[in-house]
Amino acid sequence: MNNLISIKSATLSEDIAQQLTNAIVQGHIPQGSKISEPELAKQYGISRGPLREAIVKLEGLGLVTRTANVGARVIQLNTQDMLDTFTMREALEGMAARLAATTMPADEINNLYALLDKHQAHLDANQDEHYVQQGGNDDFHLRIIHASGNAKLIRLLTEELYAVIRMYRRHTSDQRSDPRQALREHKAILDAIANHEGDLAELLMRRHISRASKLLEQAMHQAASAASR
Amino acid sequence: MNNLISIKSATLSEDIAQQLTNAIVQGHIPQGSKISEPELAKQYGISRGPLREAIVKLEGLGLVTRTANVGARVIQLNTQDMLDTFTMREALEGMAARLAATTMPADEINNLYALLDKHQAHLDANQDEHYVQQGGNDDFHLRIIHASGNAKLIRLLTEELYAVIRMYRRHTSDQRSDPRQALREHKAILDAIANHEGDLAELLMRRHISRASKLLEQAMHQAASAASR
DNA sequence: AAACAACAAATTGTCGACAATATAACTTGA
DNA sequence: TCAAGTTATATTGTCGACAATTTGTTGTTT
Repeated sequence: MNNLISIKSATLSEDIAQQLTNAIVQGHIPQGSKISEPELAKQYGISRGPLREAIVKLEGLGLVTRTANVGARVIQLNTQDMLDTFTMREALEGMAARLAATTMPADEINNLYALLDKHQAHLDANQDEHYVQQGGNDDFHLRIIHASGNAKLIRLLTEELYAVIRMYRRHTSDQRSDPRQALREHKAILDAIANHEGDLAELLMRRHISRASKLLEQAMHQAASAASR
Repeated sequence: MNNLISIKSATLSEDIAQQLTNAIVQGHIPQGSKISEPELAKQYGISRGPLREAIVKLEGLGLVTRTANVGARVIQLNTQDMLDTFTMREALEGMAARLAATTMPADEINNLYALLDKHQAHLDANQDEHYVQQGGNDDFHLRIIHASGNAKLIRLLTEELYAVIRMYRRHTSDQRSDPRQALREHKAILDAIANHEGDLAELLMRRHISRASKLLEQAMHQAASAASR
């Protein structure tokens, strides 16, 4: 049962790693569930060799935990890990914003202003709030990260951390978040970057992420208490 | 040729990953060199299966880069990557120091003061400067990281980043560094933590790492110009 | 009935062999 | 002599099978 369109890639191992990542982030493989090598190998129609390499990769991404001679399990989302992850994100994206304040070229700044204007228009028309919340939000953050010019930082944030972050956001329908407030904060951050105020950009980015983290925490607690009722 | 004492571990793959990490960090496998799977498998007396899993793990640690159908190469140290890495470290350890300022228990603070006193004594006796520089330095930093209480941060810094950091320090004999100055800075950081001044602790830790980074940069430039002469 | 021991089944870890791809060596033509 | 094309070699990617370990089951004993 090849349940996902197979993205052509150089090697089977990469393909599977990508597909497994998506499957986990989107919840097709539920959190806390065991990864059965024979079962998955049969599902994807491959042997266990490349599958195991993919699982090792996922372990590096922090999406699964492995125990010798026992196997791999999808991570179990919980509030503490979320807070820990977002604290790291705060430090790293704060630094990215600081760097971007000195390295982001003028035209890219204008592009980002245009992006925020588009978000504003979407919100004013009261259409597609969800778009601004999800894709738009990521877009803004990713482009600041890339503007940092720090290759290591870019790789860590976009390739390693963001899988888990997206997982947390997807699994907690954060209806609490106020897109208009987020947009205001984005604008303030961009202003600081445009003015080359690194200190301020870092401070604002940290606050912005910290606030998102607190909202997520509330949502998770609410979900947890609802589940236990 | 089993050239390293084999550390007993649950799985061959883990063993090999550990041994390869050491071999790379200590330069037994030179930077930029190609990783030949058949050759290494023969050297360690294992098959290519677990070896490949180990290599995938090393790729996650950023110690090797892999290209499909071509193979793995040990990373090539260069100034830009070093600066990028230390910038990340600055952000992350700065955050760790901030967190430690509110979470580190009193007795652990005392332990760290005792550690610094020991370093001071070593320096005053003019003996074993090297010890203070290498092992002692890491000790201090690692214990602050652990005191942060942030499991994700601890894992990232100690298991992923520090391999590369140690590699940079080892390959550039940083005789420039002034152990006494470093010790003063350590003391100031610890004072801030003891006083629960998170802002200050973060600021000082950042400066401390930034300074180390600049010294390393000078050492690398000097080494580079000496090599081209 | 509960706890423990012995056994059975299934899963993970490891291996050697084959297929696919890339690199090196060689040949041919201008 | 050099360039391009072709063959040969070596290395990586993948597979199926076996060994080692864990987990689940059954049976026995107190």
